[in-house]
Amino acid sequence: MTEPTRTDKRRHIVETAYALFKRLGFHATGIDRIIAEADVAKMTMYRHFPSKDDLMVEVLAYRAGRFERQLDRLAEQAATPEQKIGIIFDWYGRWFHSADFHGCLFAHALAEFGDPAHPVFQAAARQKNDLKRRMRMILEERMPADEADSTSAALLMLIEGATLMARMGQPDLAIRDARKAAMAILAARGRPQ
Amino acid sequence: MTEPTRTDKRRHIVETAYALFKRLGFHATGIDRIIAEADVAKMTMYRHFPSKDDLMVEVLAYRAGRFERQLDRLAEQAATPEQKIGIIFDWYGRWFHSADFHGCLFAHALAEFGDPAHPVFQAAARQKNDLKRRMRMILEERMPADEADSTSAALLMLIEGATLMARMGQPDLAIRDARKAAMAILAARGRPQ
DNA sequence: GCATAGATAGACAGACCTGTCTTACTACCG
DNA sequence: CGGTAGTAAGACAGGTCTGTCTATCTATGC
Repeated sequence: MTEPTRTDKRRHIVETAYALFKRLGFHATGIDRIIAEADVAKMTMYRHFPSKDDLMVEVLAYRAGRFERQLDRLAEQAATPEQKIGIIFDWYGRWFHSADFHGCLFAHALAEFGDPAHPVFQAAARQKNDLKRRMRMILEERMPADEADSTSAALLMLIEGATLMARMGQPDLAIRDARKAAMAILAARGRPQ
Repeated sequence: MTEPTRTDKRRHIVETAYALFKRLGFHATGIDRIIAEADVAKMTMYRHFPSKDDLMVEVLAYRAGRFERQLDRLAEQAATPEQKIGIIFDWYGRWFHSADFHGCLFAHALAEFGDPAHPVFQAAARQKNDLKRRMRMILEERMPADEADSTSAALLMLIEGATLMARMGQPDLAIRDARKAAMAILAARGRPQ
């Protein structure tokens, strides 16, 4: 039996919406398009998600969870803080070159929903803060807390900026220059290696 | 006579649209809202701009021109490359703290218009490339061309990332950490001062 | 067998979108 | 004074948006 179960539907809707939001943007993707592409009735969607806002928040949470899990798994293979940071940049490098790279969904969400009180804004900001926290905790093995904080902020900026440049058509240069700058910053602080 | 002349109307529409796009986003701002806020007839708007796309492109060009002129003027007061780069970061620091800071309009345009062939995407990408070129030419006074290129890319990334962080509510930390990182990168390359 | 819960297809409301068109008004120039 | 070009105000078309509702079908548990 390959019939989808009930809870599968919910996930299927999320994944379909994710693909569309990524490609077309949030405002530009209508509910009708989502249910058509997911091959699902409108009421089914509205049963699982009371509003489009709820769906968007869940899509962002779904995507953030997958990202976190991937980094968790990759982190096991690294020993030193430098390696752990390097692995994150590796992930971004591969992502930039993936077939359906369309930029950072969270950055796009922040761009489309300017109100900091909006749930979509908050869901997107959460992912950025989580990534920064992840890097800060890695760096705290090597440097005092305040330096780890400002260094992780700098690394996050490089990553965000690199994603934008990759978006503009230079994925190779973007990841190379970002990594180079990151290493220079780390060298200037924690005295790596 | 304080009556607006004909060409003033065009500029007034652009400035009104700019304020709305900045606050609400491109898709979320309707033509009706623009003409109401600008207190202008619909046909007047469509006479000056054949379509909303044209208006958006002009708004981006207007904003980019103002930005470039401000930097040109500020650049006169600086002597060394480090000072010139510092002045750019100063500008961003002030911008982050300005009353109606709503993030980077060009980054938002790139986010909302994913198609690289779309005129709005291209107008936005142009501004990013122009800023990078400006910094690269500054850096070429101090380092070989290839290093100036990758360094300017890194500085642009820091600026973009800092703008995002400022957007998320930490303008002080954003500009401070970005500047700190920029100085570390410059110190690692061109041997400043 | 039968009740219940979920899914389907699609009509529908009410609002909003871009862009066109009409009619009347105003200001300037010769 | 007369002609012209720009503007105002708003109706309008045709489409899209989110969200609600109904009526029918299907599958599962008891």
